[in-house]
Amino acid sequence: MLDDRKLAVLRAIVEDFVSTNEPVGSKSLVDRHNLDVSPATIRNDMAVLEEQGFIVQPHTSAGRVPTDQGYRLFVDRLSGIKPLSTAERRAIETFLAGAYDLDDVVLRTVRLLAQLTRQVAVVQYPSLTRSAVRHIELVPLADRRLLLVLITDTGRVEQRTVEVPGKIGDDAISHLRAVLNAFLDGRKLADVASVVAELPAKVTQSERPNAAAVLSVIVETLVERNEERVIVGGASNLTPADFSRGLQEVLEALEEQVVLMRLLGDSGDHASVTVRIGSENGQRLRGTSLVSSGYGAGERALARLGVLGPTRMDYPTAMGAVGAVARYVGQILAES
Amino acid sequence: MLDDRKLAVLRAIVEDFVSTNEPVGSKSLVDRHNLDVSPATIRNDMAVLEEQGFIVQPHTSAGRVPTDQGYRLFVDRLSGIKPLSTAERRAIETFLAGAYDLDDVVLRTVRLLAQLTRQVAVVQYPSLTRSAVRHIELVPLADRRLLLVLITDTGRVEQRTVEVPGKIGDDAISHLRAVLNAFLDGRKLADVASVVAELPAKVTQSERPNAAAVLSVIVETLVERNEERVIVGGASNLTPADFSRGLQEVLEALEEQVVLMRLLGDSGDHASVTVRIGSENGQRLRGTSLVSSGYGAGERALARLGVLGPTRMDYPTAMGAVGAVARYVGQILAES
DNA sequence: CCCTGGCACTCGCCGGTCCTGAGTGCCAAG
DNA sequence: CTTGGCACTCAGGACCGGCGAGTGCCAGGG
Repeated sequence: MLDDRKLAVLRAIVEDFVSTNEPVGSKSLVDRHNLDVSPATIRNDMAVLEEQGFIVQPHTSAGRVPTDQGYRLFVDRLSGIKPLSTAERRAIETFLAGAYDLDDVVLRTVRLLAQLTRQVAVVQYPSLTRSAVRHIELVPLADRRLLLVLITDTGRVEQRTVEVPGKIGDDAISHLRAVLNAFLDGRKLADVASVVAELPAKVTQSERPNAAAVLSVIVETLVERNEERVIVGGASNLTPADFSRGLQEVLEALEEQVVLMRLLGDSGDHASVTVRIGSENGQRLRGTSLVSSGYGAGERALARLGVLGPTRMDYPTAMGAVGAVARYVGQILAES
Repeated sequence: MLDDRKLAVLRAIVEDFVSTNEPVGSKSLVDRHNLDVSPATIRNDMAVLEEQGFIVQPHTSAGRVPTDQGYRLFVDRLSGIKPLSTAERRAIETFLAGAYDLDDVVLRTVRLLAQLTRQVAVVQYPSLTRSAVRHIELVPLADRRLLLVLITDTGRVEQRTVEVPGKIGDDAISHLRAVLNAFLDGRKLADVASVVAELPAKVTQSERPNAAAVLSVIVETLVERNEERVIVGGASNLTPADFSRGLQEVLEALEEQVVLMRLLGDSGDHASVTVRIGSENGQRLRGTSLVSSGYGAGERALARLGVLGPTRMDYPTAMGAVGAVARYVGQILAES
């Protein structure tokens, strides 16, 4: 149904449209690519491709433009991943190597991706639920208020204030800290909720309420609310020309953590590079595509990162960049 | 030189232009405001105002538009601060009251401001240099790497990894933590650099290098690099119509911390509401105005917050919102 | 059966022209 | 100093026509 030449035509259309942002016609196609057939033949092929829903013409007597379905086929079967130049690789390496903590890694990563791809970059912090507790710290703020600082093995540092039911002195805090650390150290955060029942056995009668208060804060605000942070960068790479309904809509979506989380979540949790195109991203972000990849050592990814751009995007390059950056970030995190 | 009526005319022009975004002519002015004179008179006044540089006409035979200088006069002498409705006040109060730590306060504040003014909101974290150390925590990461967590009296929690020169065990860490806390507790971060010389007397010979390493990280990365964070929200409120040279430029500026810091820094550090208009913000952000205010208990502000929008902005309302939010945020921080 | 050249057709874009109307500056009179 | 009158300017919208890129269809040829 779709022979090799038709696929080649589709590929050529995508490539040309991506680089020129103008509907591409049969004549210019034969000129630019060395398809050894006449424009008329191409026109016939185009008619078929259009009938199948891979391309459309914005108006009669205009060239063709790929549909989401066309891009999908292009990404899945027609294009490879374009490897980065060695200069780019080196740039990634040196840029990320200088990072001195997790926040910094994430920040640098988002900038790097934005600059590398000239698109909007999106980076998720390592998932809390897939991390383990490295240390818990309690700092007194007032008679009955503590600051809880939770440090995970992935380097995340999260803070919350805790209201404890009873007044609590310095010694009691130290003891509570020791007990909680012994209890939680090395434990996956995902498991905390289910083991909370084991706690009473480990603490004295009097400190039970306070310990419970701290644990419940951990469970409620950190685990259940599934505190996954996403940061965004390179919004200035959005060009109005690419979004018929204006940047507004996209900017709005980018400011809503929920939308971003869903977007990244829906890309699955495998470590490989994944592409979601146009309407696959939901009503709101139908004009955009997301190229993302899991990152983090091990088989199951810690979180995702990627770039968001118009569907008219240079997929091979974006995929190359996202893949490479994800690998390096995983490496950096494994080292620290 | 500028009698009362001319000022009234300027005020009317600003108000009309802000609400319609169209050059305002003499006729529509007399209609909408009850100036008891004829259009011809207004025209004469306008000619004077134009000569003085307060208004311009985009082209001959068009109405007048305020210049930056015109807005300046308007803000300084012609408009008051519009107080918020009681509903809005209550909304602020309830929205901010739910916050449970500093990050959350800042996040809520930026969203609140953006929503209240329909502009881009900008909130600085409380200045580190003006904060005092509440607690220091050291967590072992590896043989010679520690995670340093610094908690200030304003609720900021900052983290950095520290490479120490010598291997360091758990006991040594505990001791070092105690010594450092005793040494730094309650001290202003701004003073840390100058008292660093006093440290050697307080620690044993052997832990001197490690203590010095930790202190130097505090000084270098936290104080000298003047780690003032700014967060931005409501970028989707930017409307392309207001920026002739496109949103791009503004979005870029908003992504560069440096630019934002300078912008807020240049607004001084008094607690009152300040307005910077158009070209006063430098080449890059000449199309925009910033309405900002210091916040934080006490005479000298802890940091600033504000809104950024097109020069064609509803100043009285923006000033009202910024002022009120700054007051509430100060209150919230004082309580915690 | 597929490719090809030819041909008539479509229609968005570009540039020019004209017109309208809002707004102005100037002036002379009150 | 204010006012009505008046001539003038000019941006923007409507209209028009030609150009050209691109198409679909068809008949002929490998």
